[in-house]
Amino acid sequence: MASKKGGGRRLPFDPIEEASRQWGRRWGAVEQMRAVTSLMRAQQIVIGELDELLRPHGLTFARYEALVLLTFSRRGSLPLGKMGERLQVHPTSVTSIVRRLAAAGLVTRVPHPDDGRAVLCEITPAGRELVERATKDLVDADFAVRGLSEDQLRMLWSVLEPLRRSAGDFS
Amino acid sequence: MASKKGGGRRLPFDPIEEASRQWGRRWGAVEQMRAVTSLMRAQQIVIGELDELLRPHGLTFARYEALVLLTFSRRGSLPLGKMGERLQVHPTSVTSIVRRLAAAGLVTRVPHPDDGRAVLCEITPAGRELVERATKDLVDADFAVRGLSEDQLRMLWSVLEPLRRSAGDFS
DNA sequence: CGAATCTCAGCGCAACTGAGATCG
DNA sequence: CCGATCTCAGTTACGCTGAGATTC
Repeated sequence: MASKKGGGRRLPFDPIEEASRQWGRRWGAVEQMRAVTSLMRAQQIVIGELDELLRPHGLTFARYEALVLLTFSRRGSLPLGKMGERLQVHPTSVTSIVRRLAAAGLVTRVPHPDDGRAVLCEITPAGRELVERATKDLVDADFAVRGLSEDQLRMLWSVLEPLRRSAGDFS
Repeated sequence: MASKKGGGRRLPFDPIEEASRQWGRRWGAVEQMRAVTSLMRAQQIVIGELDELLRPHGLTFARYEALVLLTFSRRGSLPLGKMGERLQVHPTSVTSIVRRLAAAGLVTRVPHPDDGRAVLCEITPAGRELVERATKDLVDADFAVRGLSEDQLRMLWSVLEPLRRSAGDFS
């Protein structure tokens, strides 16, 4: 694995520990700073490995998430606006993601039957097959968090849940 | 606050909870998927708020981190390579970050006295003043994780530490 | 010579703004 | 007419690859 993402070189100490030591001498909110810096770096590591796993399938994690969302819908299709809500991405980003997925033959764009303004994004059989193959790779790799126990994973989620809630993602 | 980052609209349910419910019906590694998706979204929220806090100072979080690193060095200067190691960013990204900081008069680029290949990045008095002002804003905002207790912050760090270690950040 | 350090050009991706078309 | 939905053009930014210059 190793995932060459980021700096590359392996340090003999934890750079975040070192920084928080120095930080505490001058400023406050040490725990906040350390947690946030860890969050940044961990996300960078995980998304790097996920994108690496998905690259052979021609997907990024953002596009993979969009495909999965479609497989969860009843008809295999959703209006672009709904996709943006669920995925928490900007409307123009949805357009971009769907355009790339359509170019790869994984989705098709069809006009909304009841609302002439809206566009439905519908997953194709090829899209469904690709989701299955890609998901198998991700599950086999434990979503790039292989080292963590189920307790730790639940802890991670439970700590971040109120953060997401208070940021206005949901009520 | 609220930080309009991402989708914008507030959903009446947690989209990650909903996704993990559907996920469990078809695939495995539910806890991993839920934790990773939470990690992604939380990082997006936090960095959005941090960048918003730093924008009035003309900084991004990446550039702010570089400035802080320089204030932690003995002489207020470091070779670009060392900065890349500590910040865990790509060499060309260091060049880019330093170029922008230099354009704002916050650092200067000086040749390394002992190694003709290397370039030192040295923080200026203006850079030091800006770090103090920006840090005050971040500390006052609890680094965008106001809702979390010290216990939760330590828990977050301690869960992510082995992840960073096994990814090769440090030994 | 190989290895290290840095820079530059270029690509891909993503987020955003502002403008506009279309439709309810 | 207002508002919702989506698209397009353009800007900014970041991370990476590949190539090259310079120096140890």
